[in-house]
Amino acid sequence: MEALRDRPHTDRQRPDRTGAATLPSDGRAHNLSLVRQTLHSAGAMSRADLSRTLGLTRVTVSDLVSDLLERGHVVELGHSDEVRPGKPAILVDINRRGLQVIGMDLAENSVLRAAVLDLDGNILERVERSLSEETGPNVVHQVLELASEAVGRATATLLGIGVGTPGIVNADGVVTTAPNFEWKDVALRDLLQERAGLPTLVSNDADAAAHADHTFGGGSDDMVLVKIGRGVGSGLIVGGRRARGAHSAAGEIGHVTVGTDGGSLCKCGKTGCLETWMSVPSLERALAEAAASSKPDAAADVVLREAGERLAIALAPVVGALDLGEVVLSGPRELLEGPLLNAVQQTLLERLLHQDPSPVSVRLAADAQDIVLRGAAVMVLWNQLGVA
Amino acid sequence: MEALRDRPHTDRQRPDRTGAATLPSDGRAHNLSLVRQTLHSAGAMSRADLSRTLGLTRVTVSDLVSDLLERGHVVELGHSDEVRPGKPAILVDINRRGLQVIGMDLAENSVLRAAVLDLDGNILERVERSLSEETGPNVVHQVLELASEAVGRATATLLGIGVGTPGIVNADGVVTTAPNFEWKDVALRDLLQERAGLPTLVSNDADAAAHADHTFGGGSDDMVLVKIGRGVGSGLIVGGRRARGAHSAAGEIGHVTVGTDGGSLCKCGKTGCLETWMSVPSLERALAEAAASSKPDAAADVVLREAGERLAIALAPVVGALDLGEVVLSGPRELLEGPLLNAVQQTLLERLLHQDPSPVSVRLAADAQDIVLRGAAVMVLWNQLGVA
DNA sequence: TCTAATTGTTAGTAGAGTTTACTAACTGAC
DNA sequence: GTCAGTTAGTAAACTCTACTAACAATTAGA
Repeated sequence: MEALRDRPHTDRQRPDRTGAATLPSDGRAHNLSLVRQTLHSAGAMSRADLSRTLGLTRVTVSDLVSDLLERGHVVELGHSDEVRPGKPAILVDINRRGLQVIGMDLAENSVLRAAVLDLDGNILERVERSLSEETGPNVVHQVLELASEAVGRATATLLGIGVGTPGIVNADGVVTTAPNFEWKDVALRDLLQERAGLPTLVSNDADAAAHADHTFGGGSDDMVLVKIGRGVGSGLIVGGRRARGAHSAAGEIGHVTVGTDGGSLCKCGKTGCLETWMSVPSLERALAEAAASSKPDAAADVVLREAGERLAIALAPVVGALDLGEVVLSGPRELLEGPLLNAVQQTLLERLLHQDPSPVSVRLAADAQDIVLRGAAVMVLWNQLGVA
Repeated sequence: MEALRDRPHTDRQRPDRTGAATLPSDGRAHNLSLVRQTLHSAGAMSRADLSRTLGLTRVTVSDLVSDLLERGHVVELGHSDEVRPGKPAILVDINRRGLQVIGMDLAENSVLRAAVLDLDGNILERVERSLSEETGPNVVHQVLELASEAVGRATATLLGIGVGTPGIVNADGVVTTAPNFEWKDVALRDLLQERAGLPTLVSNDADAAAHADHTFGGGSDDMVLVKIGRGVGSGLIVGGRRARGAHSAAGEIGHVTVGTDGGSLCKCGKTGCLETWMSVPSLERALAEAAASSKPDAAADVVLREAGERLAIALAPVVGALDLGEVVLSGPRELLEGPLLNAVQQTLLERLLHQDPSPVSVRLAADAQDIVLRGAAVMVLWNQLGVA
């Protein structure tokens, strides 16, 4: 009988924890995120304010806050100068100066970009690396080098690295296919994570842009962001969450056939793909032709209007089926603003059930230049802090 | 000092609980749901099996199960007859015979239908009420009467009532608009809840159908179900959750313009709406014309093929943008099966980026007759038991 | 100066899940 | 038949989380 005590014959439970059951500590983690979220979006406030906002007791909030103080996620800012009876409140805020994030944008033409950002999405430092026809592992090498360089520029604790890349990215941060770079199943997230020793998140560039606009822009919980560059991609937010799709390919609308009346031949082999109308190279080619015509201005207008119409034709079923509240375009302002945007708006309304007020608003994304960098940063904030 | 004790001067915390913070009891509720879900989908098993599946300890699972036994949600089925060393297991299963649900389908033509269902979605009892041109409050009255009748037919504890209704339904179970019944802001959920004294859930009929197919059918987490009846509606599952939309109108695709080549005039005032091609009345009208032509069979084939093509044209951008894995059609089998379904499949592939294997499968929903009833029941199961 | 109001903390408690250690009950080998 | 090994289920004690109760600190206003 005594021998039993010597063996570690405990029944070897919980080998994996795959069941996704909720432990008390999961609830705690959620509540910690709520505190960070509240401070991030509403700004500095006292523990008592947090208590009222979250519906937790002051005691619990105090405990959560002291936990976050220890981790460096929040800081005390001294007494509030509000004039009120009672003990003066101590303001608490998320540690805006002491935490930073790396964002990377691999979707630009012939340049890889990275930046150090603060928690509000402001860009503090930029680093770049120009690409000249490199492909495959060479680009991966450049990305890793660039990431290291960006990490070196940080002036505060780094929460992690976010990346927006062209191509299809699965939930594990593996770039399944990226034709531009000739990538196939590149485990970008794991490579970066190992190199930099920081939590890393990788998404498609348009998805990152959608995150950015959802957070810093209008913020409808049902929206699509269409990113017009070398190709055409999009990121969808459905019910406040990013749509990923059955094969991680949600948002890939560049090669959807538009309309029922033919169109140009696409490099993918079909005719009438959205990209043949909407991509920046396609638009610039058409505009060049227009400039050579007898009425250059009018011809250019027609080109832009038609592109906008085509986009709206492709988007209308999506907007209608998902009841999206916002359509956001991101790309070169000089191409998108004006005739093109107006055509999108008008055609969209023509093709949807008329309503008053209009169920969907169409606009350009602010700050198209840096939207992927900021979106990549947002992904890290969400993941590491649970901050919206 | 003593006076203080008389007043309830405790600091009046938690007035609302709107903050959505997570309490330990929320975690408990979640784990109870997980047990029910697991038993419902995987069938009877022992506490030890549950422990391994969920990743909770046997002790905790025992506690959860005894709680559910008390509530009548699960039952013990006696010893397992598996031949294994060790103490024989006691099988536990969700209380399939002791719990029932009411499902209602208000979207049929000129008849209101209700049924008593068991937890597996089997229909045990049916009740109906025919409608003859009634509208507005009269229909509401009929619905309430029918619900009471159905409740009376139940032979076990009722978990609640689920309703699939035509029209747009918001998150509070208010039917914002339902043209067929001339309803406007009818608080159907609250009315039923009060009348029957049971938890009630109301959704659009196509959304209910999507729930049914998602649960009992193929079960892709990214799918669309298109319901073809008097009109055309759809229900979307994106990332495993139902898309609701910015104005609770997700899935309303009947009046999206299809293609770029005109079409018939729709009663909504536009031309080329999907409904003018796809609804059952439209199809039957076109088939009648075809029957009168010189080559009736060939003409009918053309009608069905063209309808399928139009649906695919509208769906292609949605399937592409959301990367849906399944497209499911629900409606009269004699119309949808064959040429129409084939045309949908073919056109969809033509208009999407070619891939191997095909990224999207197209099929008919099983049991179109009762799909709304079953979907309505599923909604209750989800809500009351947390069962998938 | 006294009262009321407000913030934040300490002390103690209830609930949820865990670890540890047990009993019950069975298979299979000797 | 007996015993080792295995599996199921339970009881007790511990940890973690959030709660209630009570209090000290601090200020505005009568």
